[in-house]
Amino acid sequence: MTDLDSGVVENLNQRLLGHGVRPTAQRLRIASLLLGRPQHLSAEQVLAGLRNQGMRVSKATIYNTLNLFAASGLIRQLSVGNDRCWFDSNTDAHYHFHDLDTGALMDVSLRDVEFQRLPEPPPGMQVDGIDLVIRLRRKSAA
Amino acid sequence: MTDLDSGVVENLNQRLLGHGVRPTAQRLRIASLLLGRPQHLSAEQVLAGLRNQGMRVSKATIYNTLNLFAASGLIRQLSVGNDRCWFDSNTDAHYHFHDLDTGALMDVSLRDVEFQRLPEPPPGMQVDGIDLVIRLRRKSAA
DNA sequence: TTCCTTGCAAAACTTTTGCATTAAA
DNA sequence: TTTAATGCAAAAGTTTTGCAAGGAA
Repeated sequence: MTDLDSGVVENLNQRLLGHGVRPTAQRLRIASLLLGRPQHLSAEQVLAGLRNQGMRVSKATIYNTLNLFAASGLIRQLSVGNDRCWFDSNTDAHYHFHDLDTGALMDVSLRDVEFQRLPEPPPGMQVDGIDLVIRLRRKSAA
Repeated sequence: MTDLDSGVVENLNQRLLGHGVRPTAQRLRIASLLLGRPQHLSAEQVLAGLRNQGMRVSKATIYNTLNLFAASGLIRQLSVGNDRCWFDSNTDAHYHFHDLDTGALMDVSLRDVEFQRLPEPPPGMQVDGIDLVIRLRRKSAA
């Protein structure tokens, strides 16, 4: 099993601590796999990724960790499509393209979307966030 | 088991046929339960609803039928939240409020939302539809 | 008859849980 | 030493599938 770069580890360490998450070996590995760049991974993909690195890790730990990361704001949990859910390493407010042909998710920047009108929330409720998914299909032959 | 109103049945019959769906007894029951008004039901709720009516129906038929209805455009399948999926009897284009405290879904009319800017789809792709979910929470004490 | 639909049970798949073991503070 | 995290297997929840039986055309 390859070691993680010590600079990277130190960086991730701070990031986890900053979110109140104790940095253990497994958590750092998961963080290093997921947090390196903006991406959308399923729990299964994270598990496979770590095992490919030669890491010994259980499914329970993957779910524990991903749920913990999501609860502490290190990642975001998405439900797009009706099967599994996705863990998004981009925690900035943003939206998504959903390619229905491949299932792929792509980020849409906040500044590419502007609302002219939004509904008033029902009395006693406030808006917690907005999920916007733009479904895409291959263009039919011209 | 109570009979369905014959006017209602005739109405549903036409509706199913219009979408290329052969109207069988189970399908008409499911349609009568779901299509009567705008609502969001899970497969389990539909099953329970039919059995409450004294109907003998299997889980497989519920899923077969709901998937068939969705594929033929009689209903819409939603994935909001990370657990089960919802079947929406409102097939007009519309959006949703999602009450995070109760899990409830509420329709948001198309005319309550207006976009000033939307991103260009990637080359070769076209927009198939837009899912907008406005997450709601109880207002914190003023 | 022929094709489609249904019921039942079992399978598949994703996520959670219980519990003994291990690692961290 | 005390608490928290991990691994494993099993359980739980949702959805699909295989197949025999039943129903419609």
